[in-house]
Amino acid sequence: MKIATFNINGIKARLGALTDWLEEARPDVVVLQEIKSVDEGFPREPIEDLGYTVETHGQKGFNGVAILSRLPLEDVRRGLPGDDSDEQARWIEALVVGDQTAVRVCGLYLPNGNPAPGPKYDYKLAWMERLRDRARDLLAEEEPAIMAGDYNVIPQPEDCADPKAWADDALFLPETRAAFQRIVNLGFTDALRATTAAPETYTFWDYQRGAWERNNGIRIDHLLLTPQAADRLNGCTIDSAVRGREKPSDHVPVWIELDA
DNA sequence: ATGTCGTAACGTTTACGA
Repeated sequence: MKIATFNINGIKARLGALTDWLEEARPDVVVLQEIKSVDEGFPREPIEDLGYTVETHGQKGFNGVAILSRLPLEDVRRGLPGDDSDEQARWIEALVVGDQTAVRVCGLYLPNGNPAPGPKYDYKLAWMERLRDRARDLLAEEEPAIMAGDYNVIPQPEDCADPKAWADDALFLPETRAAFQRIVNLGFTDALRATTAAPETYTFWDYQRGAWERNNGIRIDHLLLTPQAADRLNGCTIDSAVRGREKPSDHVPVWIELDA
């Protein structure tokens, strides 16, 4: 089972880039972030025509997540539990029924948090606390599950080309990294780090200052696996070349292959 | 060089979020 995460930075501007990539990569499941669309405005048909079921959790203008799947979906849930007053669309999950086993796939768009300190950073840290609660519940199920998406967290200095430039940024502050590590430490496997020692494995390059051409990137799109999913992990790939195409997102797809 | 995008809106341009 091939499962991908892709922050597309606006579905209306990225539909062609997305369908091109779906046709060539043929992932079984994709979690999307920053669809920047309400559910009714999401262009379902061109994606359904490629064989995908489309489940969205959108809002006007910003944020928004989705799951695309060629395999049957059950138990689709929208919104991260823990705060009924939170109206930002940043979480969607579903049970994907594979040939060998079912896998719970969670797609997330963790708050950016800048500027820090401030209310946006407070919201980021509070959201990460709620994520930890959901993560703990997933582990308790003792089933294959993954939490994939744009975490807006640079876990370690080696996850960015220029650590000094990110020192005061909400994506790299010690408190951010500690909160991410606390989640991983519950018992999750970072799929990329578990399968490759390659340096300079970035997933995002800013549109500004020729970041892509200079490989001035950061690794912020992650797939975290429960032990039961990690036991089935066959590899993890960053489709970096997508960043060099026409009208690219500033993120690229990251995907794993599971025996499932 | 506060440098690029995508989206929304009292839209031919500005504000916001990233």
